[in-house]
Amino acid sequence: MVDLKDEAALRAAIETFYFAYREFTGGPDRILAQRGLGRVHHRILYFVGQQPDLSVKTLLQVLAITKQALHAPLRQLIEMGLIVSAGDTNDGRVRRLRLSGEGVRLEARLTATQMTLLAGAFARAGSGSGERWLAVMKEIGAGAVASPAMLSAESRSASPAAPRRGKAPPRRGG
Amino acid sequence: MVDLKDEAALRAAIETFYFAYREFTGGPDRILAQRGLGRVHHRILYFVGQQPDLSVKTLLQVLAITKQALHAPLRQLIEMGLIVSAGDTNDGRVRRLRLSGEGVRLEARLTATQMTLLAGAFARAGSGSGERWLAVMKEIGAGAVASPAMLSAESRSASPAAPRRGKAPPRRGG
DNA sequence: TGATTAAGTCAATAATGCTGACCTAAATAC
DNA sequence: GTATTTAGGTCAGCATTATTGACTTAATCA
Repeated sequence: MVDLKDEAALRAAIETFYFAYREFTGGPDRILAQRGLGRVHHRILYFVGQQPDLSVKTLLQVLAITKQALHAPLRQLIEMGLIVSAGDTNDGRVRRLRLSGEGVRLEARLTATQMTLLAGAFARAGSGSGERWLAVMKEIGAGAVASPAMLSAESRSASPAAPRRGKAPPRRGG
Repeated sequence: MVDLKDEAALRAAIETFYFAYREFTGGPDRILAQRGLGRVHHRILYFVGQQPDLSVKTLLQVLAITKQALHAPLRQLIEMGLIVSAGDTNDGRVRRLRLSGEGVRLEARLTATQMTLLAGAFARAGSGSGERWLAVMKEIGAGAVASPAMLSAESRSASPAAPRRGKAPPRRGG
């Protein structure tokens, strides 16, 4: 039933996960560093690109950081003209975030390096590996505070936010 | 030939990778936080556990951080009695790192949460997913500076270190 | 002997993210 | 129509993680 159940194989999986994630983030990191930006900026660009008219609140929930932590990098992106912030037409309190033309270009460039890496790995690992890999990854990430699905729901109505399970543990950088 | 080649699917993969990694590190992070330790401590404990008698230099290569960055957390682990540092019998300059009994116990506890998470995901994603997932992850991480394989080579002889490809880009926290 | 290597250390700097305390403006509840 | 809540923004202070640079010690090696 359970494959890879022995400890050695699971340890190999843990190790590989660590190295793979490091490679995965390396490409965008290098491009961003040239502009003095970091990984948070990439995450903001990515999610705003995926879900235009995202509100600040939802972005905070997706990234699972505090608004103080989001504030500086987001403002930086707005000041650099990569993200446009506009008031919601229905609710004046809400700000809707979108990528500017230049923001779209940068985001595409960043994400392209990751897509290339993943597509290459899927190709080399053989037919059907992409689907299998994705299925496993979705299972692993199933417990995430904010899922992309929840994200899509928000863009048209202020959904009643999923019940928070207890107090979120403090999350340090790393 | 290439599965998941369309952009939308690859974007889904990117997103899932991010959320999955967050979940993956969450378990150990919570346990470590109780002792005032962080993710670096976990990585040190993990690799020293995997490869007893690891030298400081090799550990630095595997973690891809500077010795100044390693210094504080490593010393902390030694002072807490979780890691034992002993001089190499052949080369007096080299320090060999090992987990203490308590170190083994903590490391096992940390890694157990990740093994449980992975084993569960593999099981739910169906037979054979673990192998497929691992194959893809190895492809993604293939470019990593230090592979576990290189690691194993070091414990018996100072291997002539793989040729470094260019200058490593500065890596910021995140 | 002199150069290199492994390890350890100090100092300064930067990025990231946290808590806590405020503030404004807009929407909603009573 | 006032009171509360919500969304967003901001300041201050702090902790963690990691960087570069400079320097020391001890041991190995040419």
